Amino acid sequence: MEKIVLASDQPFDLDLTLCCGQAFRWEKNGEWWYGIVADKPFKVRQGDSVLEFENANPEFVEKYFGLKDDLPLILRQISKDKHMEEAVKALKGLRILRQDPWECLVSYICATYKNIPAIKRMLFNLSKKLGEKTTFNGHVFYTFPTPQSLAKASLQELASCGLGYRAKYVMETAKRVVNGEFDIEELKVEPFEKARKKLLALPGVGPKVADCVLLFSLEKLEAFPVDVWMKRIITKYYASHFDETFVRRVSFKKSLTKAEYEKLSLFGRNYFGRFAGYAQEYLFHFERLKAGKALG
DNA sequence: CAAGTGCCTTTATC
DNA sequence: AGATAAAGGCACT
Repeated sequence: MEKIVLASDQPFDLDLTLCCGQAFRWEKNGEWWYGIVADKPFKVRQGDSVLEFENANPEFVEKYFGLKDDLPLILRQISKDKHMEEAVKALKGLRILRQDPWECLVSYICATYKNIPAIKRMLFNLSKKLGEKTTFNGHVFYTFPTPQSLAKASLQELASCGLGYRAKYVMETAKRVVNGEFDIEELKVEPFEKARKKLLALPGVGPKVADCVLLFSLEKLEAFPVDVWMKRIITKYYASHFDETFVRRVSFKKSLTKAEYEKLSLFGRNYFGRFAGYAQEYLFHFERLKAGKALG
């Protein structure tokens, strides 16, 4: 077992970070969280100012849980108003993970128009069917399917995991990776807009999915995903930043046009600054907690 | 408990 | 450009 001593001036809350709906394949068993990242299963628990883990090296753990982010600085920068201050106060220690980009991309293609329990189920099914089985600590894990294994699968197999019409998007995206048309890793070193554009060219990837992938796996902390919750949050707490007709139109409709999406997302980036993604995650989870939707 | 609504949206079509 | 419909099927009420 190894451990990282958590600096007293750098808050971290493992439970919040893994429960807030950014990653879908973590399971808590007792005080240990079990997960598998980049084909390697490991477990983590948080003690008093210490993070303990087994089967992972400290550098990886530090990176994956965003412990290198200067959270006090970030929280100071995004605390632009009373509501945000409240969210920050309630959720201090929540950090943005650095997920595996491929898993993150497929996860969010699958996540469209689904709720979180259903997303978890789909990704579990997909991994069980097309990933590789490993065991650790008496627990069974499945690696996330590679682009090759997803490209080779049949649409029928993907659909049987519960993907529905998303199966063809996942399939086509996997094929573009396999044939070299698309390389997600290289997006890490590209600027936000350029990386975003390349993601948007993929089937099943709209602005919301692209922003999630940029934020949760590609180190673009300025990305500001806008889902139905964020749409409600912005029109509820930040209405004064838009004209009335826009707010009325947007809150009335269930889905957003591309232009409306960009307007809301751009507001987030401009208003909260270069760590807008953190603001988004705090607002999102805070609202869901208040609605009683994020307890499990 | 059943049936209706909603879901961390995208795409196709007009 | 903007509106509208359709798309698995599960989860929640």
